[in-house]
Amino acid sequence: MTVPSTAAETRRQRDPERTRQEILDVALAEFARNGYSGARVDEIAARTRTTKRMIYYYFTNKEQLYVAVLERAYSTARDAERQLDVDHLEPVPAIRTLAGLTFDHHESHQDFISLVAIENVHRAEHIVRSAALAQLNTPAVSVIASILERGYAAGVFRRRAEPIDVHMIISSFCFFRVANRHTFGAIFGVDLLGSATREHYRRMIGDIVVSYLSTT
Amino acid sequence: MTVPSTAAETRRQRDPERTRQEILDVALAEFARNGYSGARVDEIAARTRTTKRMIYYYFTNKEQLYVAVLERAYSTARDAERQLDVDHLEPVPAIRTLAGLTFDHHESHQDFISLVAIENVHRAEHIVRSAALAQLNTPAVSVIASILERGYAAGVFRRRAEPIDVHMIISSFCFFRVANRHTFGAIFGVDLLGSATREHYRRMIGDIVVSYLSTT
Amino acid sequence: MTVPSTAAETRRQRDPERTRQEILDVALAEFARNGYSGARVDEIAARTRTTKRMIYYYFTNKEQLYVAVLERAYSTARDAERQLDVDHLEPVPAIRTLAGLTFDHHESHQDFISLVAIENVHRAEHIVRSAALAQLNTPAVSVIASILERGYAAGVFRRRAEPIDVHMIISSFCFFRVANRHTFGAIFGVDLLGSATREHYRRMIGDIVVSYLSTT
Amino acid sequence: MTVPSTAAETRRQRDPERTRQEILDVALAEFARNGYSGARVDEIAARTRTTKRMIYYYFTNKEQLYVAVLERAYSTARDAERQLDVDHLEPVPAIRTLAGLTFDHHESHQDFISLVAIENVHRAEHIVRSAALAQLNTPAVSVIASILERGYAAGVFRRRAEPIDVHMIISSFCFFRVANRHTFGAIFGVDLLGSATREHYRRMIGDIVVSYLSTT
DNA sequence: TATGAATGAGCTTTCATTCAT
DNA sequence: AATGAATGAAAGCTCATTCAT
Repeated sequence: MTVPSTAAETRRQRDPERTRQEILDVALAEFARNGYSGARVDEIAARTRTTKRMIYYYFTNKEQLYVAVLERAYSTARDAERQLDVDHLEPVPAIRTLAGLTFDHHESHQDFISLVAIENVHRAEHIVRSAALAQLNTPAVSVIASILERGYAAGVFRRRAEPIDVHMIISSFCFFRVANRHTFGAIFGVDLLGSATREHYRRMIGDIVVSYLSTT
Repeated sequence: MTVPSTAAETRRQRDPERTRQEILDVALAEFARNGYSGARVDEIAARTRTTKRMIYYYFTNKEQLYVAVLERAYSTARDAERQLDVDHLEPVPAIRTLAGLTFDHHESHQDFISLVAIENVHRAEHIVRSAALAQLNTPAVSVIASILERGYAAGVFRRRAEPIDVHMIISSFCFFRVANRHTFGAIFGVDLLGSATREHYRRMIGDIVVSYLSTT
Repeated sequence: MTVPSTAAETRRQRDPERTRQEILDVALAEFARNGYSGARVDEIAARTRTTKRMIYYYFTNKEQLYVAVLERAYSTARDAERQLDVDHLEPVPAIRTLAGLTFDHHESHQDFISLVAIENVHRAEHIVRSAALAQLNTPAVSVIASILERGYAAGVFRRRAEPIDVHMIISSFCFFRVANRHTFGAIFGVDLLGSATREHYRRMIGDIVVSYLSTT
Repeated sequence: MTVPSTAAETRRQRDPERTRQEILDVALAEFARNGYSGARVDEIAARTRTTKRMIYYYFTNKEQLYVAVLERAYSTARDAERQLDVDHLEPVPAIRTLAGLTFDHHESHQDFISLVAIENVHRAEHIVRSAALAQLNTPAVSVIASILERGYAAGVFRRRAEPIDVHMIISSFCFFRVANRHTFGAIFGVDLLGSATREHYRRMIGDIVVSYLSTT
């Protein structure tokens, strides 16, 4: 039960940052569901407590709104990667855990996955132009590098692999499951996101990575 | 004095099927590069020897044109899968060959990959509605099933796996490499489609599948 | 009494050129009365038998419509200058006639005068960019040159003057009378375009030029 | 450690009159360069040390700001005319001096000239409505009247002319040179404001008036 | 006296589509 | 089988102005 504690929460916004975030939330969903061109500024405004005019006030134009959405989404993903802590685990459980968390993150950020797919259709033009996204470091790869080192040292990993390639193996699987679930479902009649198969796929990506790194 | 040898070579088209195919070619590229909403009927017409009016004459509206593009693209992919013949190979080389050919096909049909990504953004609405696409059988999965059976019988494959899951492992990797190359390149500074790394990745997907199926 | 002879004349336009001209007519008046920014495409459309959409169909955008208006107006003025024929007159009556016709033309093309004033506010940006206007020759100056030559030869003109300067003397007077009539009228309480003073001013510009050229 | 010597030098304005004048300065330039509708309140604010809100605080709305600009500009011009003192000169040098000073004033107040052109596009609506501008006397005409009287009395002027007409001859020439320099330059390839021709034109307007008044 | 945030109304422009032949 | 002209609906965006403190 939500009770507006202040007048500002009722009608006129007096909390710019909150308004900004609300617009970004709605815009993320709208872009994710309709693509860049298909997204409607009017529709975004309608689902917000502010007006279309405010969107332009905060973000200047549709493209910059889209970029802001992209920047925040990537920033959130990077923050999640920063939380990764598998140093206390043995290499094999560590890489399994990492794969599992990546799996979970993809599942719980489907709009972001869609946005990345959309951005790729547009050849990552906006990422390239964004100063904020240009210098986006990716903690996950460092984590993988650390696990691999320990694994090679311990002799449990026998196939030499680049951290970024391992990252790609994990990402491609997790990404595909979410991003391509619709066409895959339509053609094969399976639901990649169904709760019945969730654990199956979650274990599978761990198995894939471990078997790949363990053999020669 | 130049005399057009055939009527088709003059300005006005007299070969309906050829015109249709030309429109579909251009439309595929346009949709792939701009998304469904971002694609412009005007632009498609401009890159064709016919006029915008003809597009409507043949395809009724933008959506049906898009569906026709989708149907032809999937149909082409299915035809390629039908050509697969690895029965003469041992299970391990067979699955490696299949993975390699899938890898090649993704690389050589990038616009199709983009189209699939776009169709997923739109929740595969068009595929679901298309009669032609509904009953699309997928030869590749049968081929995989056959290889797996032989592999299990021969004892070279030890992990029980569903053919469709193996298909997904291969597809996700090959799809990701093509579809996500832009964002991946922008963030990690690598070119997933570079000729220098092509063989590296091609072998990798074979290794991934073989190691996955061979271990327990 | 105008009777539409064909259906095309009633509702839907089927005479592109006529539609174009009608739009240009209305646009000239609208731009002249409100300036470039003040002019409203909606307003122009409302005063036309076509729709706003047609304006964009024919002229792409507001600026190009403005340029088209400018080009046609200048073209009309140049055509009028081409009609000038004072070769059969003695130098003094010839220059008087030329001044008089210039006077008349300014008076009968007030919207054009306003447009030129507006274009000057915008530093003639559009004229400079227009290919059509760039190569606009000005027959009037040649006519003046011819009159001056004959006048000097005959000894009736004694002050050496450049044709273009004489053109400027005449133009500035005629232009000012039309263009500045409002502020001049508001401040001095006189109507520069009043019929009572028309002949007075028309003779005056002749007197000015003749006295200037005749003395030393 | 820098200590602001006066409050006015700090960021926040504490000198209302100075702020007003600064806004008017910037607004004059903005209106002159873009026309009434083309001028942007945002742009004016941006070029000022105050904010947009202050413009409304001082001038209520865009139109009244424009009128204030107009009133100040005309007031300045009238003050300049008040400084005119040619009583000590003979009629011919007197009228030449007057013409020269008018010429100079136009040249040095180009934004004002532009503003007058703009006001004419709008049919002098604002001047007509302005109480301050309604009762604007024009010292220049009185000065001309005085010169003419002396000239007729001395017999050096032989053509009877109204002071206001002489004023118009001078003004039209000087105004045109400044106001129409862009279109004139674009079409004839000459720079009416070039330093090389300045004296040429300055002498010319004197010659024009003197020859006009001296002959019959 | 001063101001950052907010906004209604309306502007230019776009786009898929249809008309009429 | 083919087409140039025309268009309704709606999209993105702008601008002068006001709110609330």
